[in-house]
Amino acid sequence: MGKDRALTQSRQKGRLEKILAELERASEFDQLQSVSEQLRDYFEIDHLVYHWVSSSGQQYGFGTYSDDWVQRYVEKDYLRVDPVIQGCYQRFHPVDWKRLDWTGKAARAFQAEAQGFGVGNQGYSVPIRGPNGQFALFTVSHNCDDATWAEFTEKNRRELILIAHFFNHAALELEPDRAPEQAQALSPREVDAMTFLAMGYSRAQVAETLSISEHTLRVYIESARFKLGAVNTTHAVARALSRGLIVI
Amino acid sequence: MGKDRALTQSRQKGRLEKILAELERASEFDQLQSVSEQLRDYFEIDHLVYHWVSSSGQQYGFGTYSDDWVQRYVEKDYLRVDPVIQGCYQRFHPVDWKRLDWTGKAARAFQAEAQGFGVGNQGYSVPIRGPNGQFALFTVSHNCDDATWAEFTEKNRRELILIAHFFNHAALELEPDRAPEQAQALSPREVDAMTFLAMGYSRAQVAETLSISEHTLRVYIESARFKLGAVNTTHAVARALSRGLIVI
DNA sequence: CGCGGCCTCGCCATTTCTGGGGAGAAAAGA
DNA sequence: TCTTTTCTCCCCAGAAATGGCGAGGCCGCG
Repeated sequence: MGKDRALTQSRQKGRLEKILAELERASEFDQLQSVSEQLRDYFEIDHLVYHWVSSSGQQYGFGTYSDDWVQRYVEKDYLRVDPVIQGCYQRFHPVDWKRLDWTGKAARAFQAEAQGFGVGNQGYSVPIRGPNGQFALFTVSHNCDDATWAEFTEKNRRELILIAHFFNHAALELEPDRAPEQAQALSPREVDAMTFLAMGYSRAQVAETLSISEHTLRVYIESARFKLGAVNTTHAVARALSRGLIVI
Repeated sequence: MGKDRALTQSRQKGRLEKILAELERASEFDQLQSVSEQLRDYFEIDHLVYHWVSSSGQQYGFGTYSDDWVQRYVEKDYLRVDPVIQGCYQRFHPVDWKRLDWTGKAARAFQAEAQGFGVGNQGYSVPIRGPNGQFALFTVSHNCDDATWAEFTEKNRRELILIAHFFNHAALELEPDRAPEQAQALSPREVDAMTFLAMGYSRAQVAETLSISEHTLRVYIESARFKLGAVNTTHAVARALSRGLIVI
């Protein structure tokens, strides 16, 4: 490796270090926005976005997408169409957009419109999950051919994972009102009840499975519903699931 | 900074690089075990453990804890007592053991017993969550005073986060992947129906919201139920949620 | 052009869930 | 020790969901 190149690399590393340090100190939206732009420039890519979906479905984020696109995305509720969301929601690990399912009419229409707003044809997204069903996605996207993109992601994978986490940390600082929504834990019996209900058991079946009377079971369901702020059983099960209190 | 120290640092970095590369290639338990030990030596700490809890409650892991301790932990179902698990389960971010709640009889007894098995008084754990309630914890632990530990975690935070992710990646390779039964897509109306039901709306409310008759709504619910292989509405909503077909 | 999928609407009877009460025992924590 | 939480059981009536029957129009695909 030539001396110059090594020097450049070292200088580059230093630049990234500086941005990361700023990211770690960041506590306001504008700072995160600025860091996003610096990182975009550093990586020499088209876009870089952090997108957060709370357990209640609210979403927000920051990054380099145009305001038009963000607004349209929220307006049109593209959360429910976006293959990146759909795909990453079921995945553990960072994923290249190429590996997602872009067949399907809605997906292709979405893709076309996204590219109209300057979103790249290539992308790489890092999913992060929270304890109560929160879901965040850190995405870099770019317009280039497959080989170039593969090289980029291979080279910067580690940095991207780290940045995703730092963004996530910063985003949580932004959001102060998590506490009230902090999941009140369910009692073991309540967890049992919710779990079997989520598995499709009727109340009678759950009661029999747990060897308790159906009346008793009802008390659990009701108290779980109360704790979860749910208006009916289905709602309670949905909340318990998306807050990670039960697993099926 | 002296030249020698810089050299040492660089050499150290190279050593870590080598271990990480091995970790990234690892695909078998023994390799991961070996990497754990190398990392322990590299960081000069007492223990380093990766611990995985699957959605069905099964747990496994690898690391440098003694077999005796691991066996005891599993036997005694310490998962339900361990403040590290309890604490990290509700947290987004890596956490220092000092910040956990060690009051409580069971917790203190657990702590005492753990230290008897050589687990350090200091620890730092990185939680990682999966799409279906999986929960993994990467932990480093050591015996030292607070200041030394604070310095260590501050210095190696980034590396630890990365290692946690690489371990996680490798652990997933280990796991005989349960075939993620191809989620059959729901029609848009079915998605609407499931979504509102998951939000706690009654049938009548959903029908009104979607401006369709309640009977039509029933057809959607039934076809969604059929597609999802669910026996009732709650079951269908639960499946739609955990397959990521709907988001609330 | 037929086939399948999607969207829309109706009636019946039966089962299941929900909301409002009340009450005692056991276990865990402060 | 005392308090709180958890677990267990019981009543009733009204609301909601389910299962099974049928019907027509619209769209895209091969």
